[in-house]
Amino acid sequence: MSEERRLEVLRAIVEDYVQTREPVGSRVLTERHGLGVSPATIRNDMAALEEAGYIAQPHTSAGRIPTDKGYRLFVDRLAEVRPLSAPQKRAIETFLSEGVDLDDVLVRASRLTAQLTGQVAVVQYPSLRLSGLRHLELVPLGDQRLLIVVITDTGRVEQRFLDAGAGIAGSSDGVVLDDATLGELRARLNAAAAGKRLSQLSGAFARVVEAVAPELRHIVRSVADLVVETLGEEKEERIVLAGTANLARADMRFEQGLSPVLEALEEQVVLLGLLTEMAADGVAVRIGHENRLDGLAETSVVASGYGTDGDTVAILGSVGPTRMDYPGTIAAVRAVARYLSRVLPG
Amino acid sequence: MSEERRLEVLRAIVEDYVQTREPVGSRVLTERHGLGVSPATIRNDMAALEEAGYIAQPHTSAGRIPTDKGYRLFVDRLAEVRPLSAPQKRAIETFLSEGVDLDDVLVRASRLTAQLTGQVAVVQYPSLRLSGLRHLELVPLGDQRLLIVVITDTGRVEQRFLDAGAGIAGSSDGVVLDDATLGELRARLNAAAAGKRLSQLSGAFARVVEAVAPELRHIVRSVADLVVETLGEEKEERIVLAGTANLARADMRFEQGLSPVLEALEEQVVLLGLLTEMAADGVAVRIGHENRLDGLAETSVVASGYGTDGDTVAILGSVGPTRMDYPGTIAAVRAVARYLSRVLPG
DNA sequence: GATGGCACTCGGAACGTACGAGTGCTAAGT
DNA sequence: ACTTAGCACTCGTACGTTCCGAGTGCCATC
Repeated sequence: MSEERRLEVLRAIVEDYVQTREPVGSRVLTERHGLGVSPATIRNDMAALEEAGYIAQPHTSAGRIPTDKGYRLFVDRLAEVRPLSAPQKRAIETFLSEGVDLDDVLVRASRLTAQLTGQVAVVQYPSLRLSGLRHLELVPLGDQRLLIVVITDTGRVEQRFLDAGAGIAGSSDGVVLDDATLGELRARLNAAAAGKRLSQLSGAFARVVEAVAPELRHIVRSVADLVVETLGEEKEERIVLAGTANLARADMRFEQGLSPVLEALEEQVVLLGLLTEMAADGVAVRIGHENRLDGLAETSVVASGYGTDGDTVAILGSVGPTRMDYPGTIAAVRAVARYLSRVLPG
Repeated sequence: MSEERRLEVLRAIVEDYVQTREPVGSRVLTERHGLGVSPATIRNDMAALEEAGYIAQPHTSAGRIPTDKGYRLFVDRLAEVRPLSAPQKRAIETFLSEGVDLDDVLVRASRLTAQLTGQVAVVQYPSLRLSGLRHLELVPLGDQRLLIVVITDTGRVEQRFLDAGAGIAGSSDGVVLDDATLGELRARLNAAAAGKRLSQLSGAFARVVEAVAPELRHIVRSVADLVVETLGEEKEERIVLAGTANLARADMRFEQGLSPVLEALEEQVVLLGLLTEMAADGVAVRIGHENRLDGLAETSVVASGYGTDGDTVAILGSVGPTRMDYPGTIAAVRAVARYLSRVLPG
């Protein structure tokens, strides 16, 4: 009863089950996969695999299906890399590079992933916390409001309104921000902040605050606070979904129904937490109960970071039933993540 | 066999069926609704209603269910307005007014609608075509690119990059845009465009093009084109969805499964077309096959426009099974649309 | 260690039956 | 002219029964 063959049996079970969605018995196993031994032998191996927790029987007289643990072993040790076909690669590249701006590119990436995997794609916007500041713009809107536009080196453009009440002209010092003053502030802030990460912004801004005329300090501080806040806010982390309709396809029965799955996907904050947790080199896989969310107990998540020059600035993933085509999904996610990294604004 | 009672019977059937999701027979009809006549009488009325196409039998020995035509009559003539409770209204108002910017408000509006109706909420972003221009900002990004930020009077902030290749410094005239020149252009463009609608922009910009120094015309024209294009693009129309998980609830069986429904909801362009078609005074209702989309054949859409001072700038709606609580849904959609209009940036 | 044989389990399909909800019709009542 | 009671009829569903076969574990054998 060689250890090797046992693993081979597990692989066969996973591959067969993924394809047929039926519990697989010892007979078909010998027939459909070239194992070269008799069903009885397989049965012994299966008993051992079941004992070890890699497979299970739905009911007494049925075949075996892989457990989460079984899939895990499969993914870690048995899955063979299956590179995409050249035409597929070209299609990805073309489709992504046609995006006109960040929103567009990310939407395209999510659709693409959903289509390649036949599952639900999840794409996180480049995290503001991991982005550097490229440019800061101050736009006066009447006397009462200031529009602050923050452009990151990851291509995100965020804007915030700063109300008079929050410190423009409203405070007792009654400073009027003419164009020249504004231009100077803009230049100073940009000089101080250009290329810096959020963690370095506070300090840089503090020095600007000290450098400007005293009557401007208040407003500069307001602007600085707002920018730091904008770049740090959890709720500004955004997510794009695509392919939810795939969940409802006939071949995707979930024991618990798809309500819990859809609910989990709507909880952007929680979903984001899961993705963030999965950040790792290359592609990460969470199988079934491994991801803590109850709603996703019957699903697996395959995710990969993406970002310019090796810097991961966000995560992209695919969510499907634990019974999924892992090699294919992993290949697709990795490919999209790579091309996405390449297409992103350098 | 009074006409009046027949309508009363139809109303009873609709209300009963909506509540129980079971075909309703003549007996329960007399028992549960105070119709004061015997089942046999009801049966005659039902035969007439069926003849007229308002109700149908799923199979021979079952009760009746309303047809699309029956729901239509119900909505048009029988549904009683059911105002929301005061606490509900307060909750809406509070929840919406806590939104910090347009994105936030619209997300809140969609969640709210989904929660109130127990269905899927669809909220369109204020249409750029129906918006006026509030402010135009030109931000130089290095020598090669210009960031154009468009702020509409509906609170949307859109940005576009204008590449050197597209006409900044790259063209043979080799104009350099220093800050002063840029400031002047900004001022001129804003003066010309402030408050104008898309349809009036082209002309206004054309006059600016003529007024500036010849060597600047090329670039001004590029900017003007990009702005006009941005405000006019179909693909810039955006939609927010919420509550898709509600579709999967046990009480929402669709004959065809929810695949087609989810697919239809993912087709933002088509969905947008449907909503746009539904623009009308007050709340509009599309029942079952009335909306042309195959995927939504088993659903009804309840929608209402919203916007400041009576101007409809976008649509908000709720999508659910034809067997839905029309009065409740209509009340919810109307209420959210009204409060949303009030909360929007004036 | 692998294999063939065998008794055993058990889920699901197939079938028949009984039940009951609901109908339409007719004849009688108001 | 409606309304109603009575009644025969339809038919979908729930239920009980049977039956089959896939799949297993175990044992004796190679």
